[in-house]
Amino acid sequence: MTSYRQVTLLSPPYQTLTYGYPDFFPELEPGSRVIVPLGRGNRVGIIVGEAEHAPKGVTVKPVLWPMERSPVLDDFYMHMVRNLAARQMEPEGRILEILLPRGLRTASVTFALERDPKTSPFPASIKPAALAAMPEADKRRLMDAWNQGKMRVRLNPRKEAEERYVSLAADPPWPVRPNAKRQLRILDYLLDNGPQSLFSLKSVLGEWASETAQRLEGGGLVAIGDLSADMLRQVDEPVACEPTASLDFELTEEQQEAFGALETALRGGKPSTHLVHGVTGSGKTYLYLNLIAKCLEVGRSVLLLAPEVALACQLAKAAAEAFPGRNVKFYHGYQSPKKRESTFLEAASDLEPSLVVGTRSALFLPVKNLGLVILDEEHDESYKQEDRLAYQAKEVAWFRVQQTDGLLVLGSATPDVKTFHAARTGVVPVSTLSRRVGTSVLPDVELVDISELDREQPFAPRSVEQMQDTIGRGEQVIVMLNRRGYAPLMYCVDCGTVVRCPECEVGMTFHKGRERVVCHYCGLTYPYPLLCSKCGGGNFIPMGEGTERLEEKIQGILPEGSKVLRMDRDSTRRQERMEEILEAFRKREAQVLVGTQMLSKGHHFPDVTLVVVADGDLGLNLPDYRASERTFQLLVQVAGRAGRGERKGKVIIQTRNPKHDIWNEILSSDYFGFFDREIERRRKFGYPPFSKLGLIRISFPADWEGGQAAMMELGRLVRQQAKQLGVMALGPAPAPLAMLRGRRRFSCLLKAGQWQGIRSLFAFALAQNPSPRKVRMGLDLDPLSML
DNA sequence: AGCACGCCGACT
DNA sequence: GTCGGCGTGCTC
Repeated sequence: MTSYRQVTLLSPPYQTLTYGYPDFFPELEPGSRVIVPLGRGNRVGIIVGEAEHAPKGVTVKPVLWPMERSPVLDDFYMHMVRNLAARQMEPEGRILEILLPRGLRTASVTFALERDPKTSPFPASIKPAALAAMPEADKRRLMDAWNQGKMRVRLNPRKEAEERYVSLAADPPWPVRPNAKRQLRILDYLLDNGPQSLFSLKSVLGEWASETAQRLEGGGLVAIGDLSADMLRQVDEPVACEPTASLDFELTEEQQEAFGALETALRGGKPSTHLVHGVTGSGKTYLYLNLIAKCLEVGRSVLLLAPEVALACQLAKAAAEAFPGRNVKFYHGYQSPKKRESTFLEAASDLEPSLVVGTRSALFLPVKNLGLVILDEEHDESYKQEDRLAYQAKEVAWFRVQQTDGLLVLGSATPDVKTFHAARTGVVPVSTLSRRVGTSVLPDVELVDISELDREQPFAPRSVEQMQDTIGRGEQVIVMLNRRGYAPLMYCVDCGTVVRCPECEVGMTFHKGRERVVCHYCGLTYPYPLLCSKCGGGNFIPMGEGTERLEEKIQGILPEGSKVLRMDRDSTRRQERMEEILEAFRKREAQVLVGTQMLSKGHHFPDVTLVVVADGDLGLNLPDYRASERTFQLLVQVAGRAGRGERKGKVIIQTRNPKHDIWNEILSSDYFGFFDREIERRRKFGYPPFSKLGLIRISFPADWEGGQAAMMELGRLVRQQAKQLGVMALGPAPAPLAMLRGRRRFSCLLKAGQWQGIRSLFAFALAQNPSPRKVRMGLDLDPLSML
């Protein structure tokens, strides 16, 4: 053993430990994965550097075996990891665990050896444990095989089996015995969370899950298989979707101007950010593709990102058509681990520049020589990840292009107020595309007052009339309501109470088609009909409106023989259902499509000339400084769905609050007017971008008696410390969802001039935690919602 | 994450 | 009296 290496472990305890490095091992650069012994077992770690000496007081063990011949991560990547780790106050190994696909960080692998069975003393497959037990002479011989590429890393068959995906094969209600609780749990879980790997089903629901899943497979209710099988092809491979793109069209004058500015920035040799502010239909995609071509030409890689899978899929398709013959990589978080692993490794080893299209997680692919990152629909909140590793894709993208002197392009019709403020103040250059390409024009928007309307009546007479007219002309209608299910509240006629989730204390939504009531926060469900938990009665009336009920009511309004389709998370849980619904609507098998905000993005229906927003106020009254920004963005986006063909479109927004300032700007799609008013309001109240906001989320088990007192004391200490740091701290106050999954939730709102103040206050709070086992604390920087 | 050590309930 | 539950602690 001639030297030592520092190895960062990709699983607990996540430390960077010193290992010996045998002299017969190949020279491996930092960023390479290795198997190392730890305790009694083995781990995967990343070599991060050399060490001069063994640390005192421990006997170092040698690295067991390399897992690749050249590093999968480069210096830039490791720099990003260190930066994320510092920001999240988490160990680097933990960050790496999150960023690497599962198969690349598990030590339960087998080495497949290519050898002549007659002469070789070695078996065809060798487990790490066998390697560890081998005399050095044997290891030296095997290392020769490794160096010649005759030894490959394989995932263990058992692990591989766990990575198979379970997906629903039938729509609810399912024909299972009502007391088959385990079967129902799996079915419900799949309905709520989409296809899941056996591995995650087992870890969430318990070891019994795989057995029960197999029973369900036998009954034909679920399908178990590889994601590359046709049941989920949409998730792995971009499917055929509009629009088609080629680079043969001429750029319009506006596009030409924008393209010129972007190309100059791309060649500038300095990192820069550029905003493309373009109305829907102004040809942003086309502009992106031209820019991508330029970037690839100079031999640099490109990441093209969309906020969600369906949009990324369209972009991937467009890119594949624009660059025939080039390997366009498609990557997102819902792909099979196998697919993700291979894309990850490909990106690391690509010799030519990579072109990757995907969602925010594609930002963490180890692409080399990154020249251009494009975030389409940059205002979208999906660019911020909240769970596991909290990050804002915009910040990570900027970090990456800064490292490589690349260009970051942010595109939107309704930019984030913070981004546009940066543009207005000259920090970020902006290109504007104000005209739609081709003949289509922006639709007329009309506000309809429903404040006088009977609550059980979903539409004003004016809206009904317009819908009937449109259908009468043989055109199509989209109705949007941002509330899924049948009715958000179930009211007991006998005692006047409402069905509530015992874990979250919020009203449970009735889903008629599923014959269940569902908690939309934690996913808990009960069969319906049920008995009132208070009085034992069984008479409930549904209150309020969800998409499912709206679908029913619209059916009653329309002329005989009209058909209504519904698209929301419930009706599209099975991926192929979504395709079917969209396809059926496109083929004009129905006149009306009802749905949630899923409908607002991307889809292109030439025959839709009317969009009705059933409740334009939803979201406007949330306790959030961004409520009006969000409403503006959503409604302008929805309006963009109308009149994308030859005929002019019309949008009706129903509101109980027609005097609100925001309507003027929405009616005229006046982003500038909206922005000017919004930025003034934020300046006045000291909201971002004029300050930094953070939210400390605190929770503890609801049944812990001392919890309240312990937390109030913690709050007192935090407020005291806040004064010292010059941070404004409010709370702890009960979170708007005061109880979730059996835990009481509180939050402290922090406001400061710089992020640093907020971070150090959180570090202080962590250190003061009276009982880390019970009290969980998390820091949300620039929270999307105060909930 | 694994895996051992260690302290309390239901069994041959 | 043991077998075995999983709380706590450690791993170069």
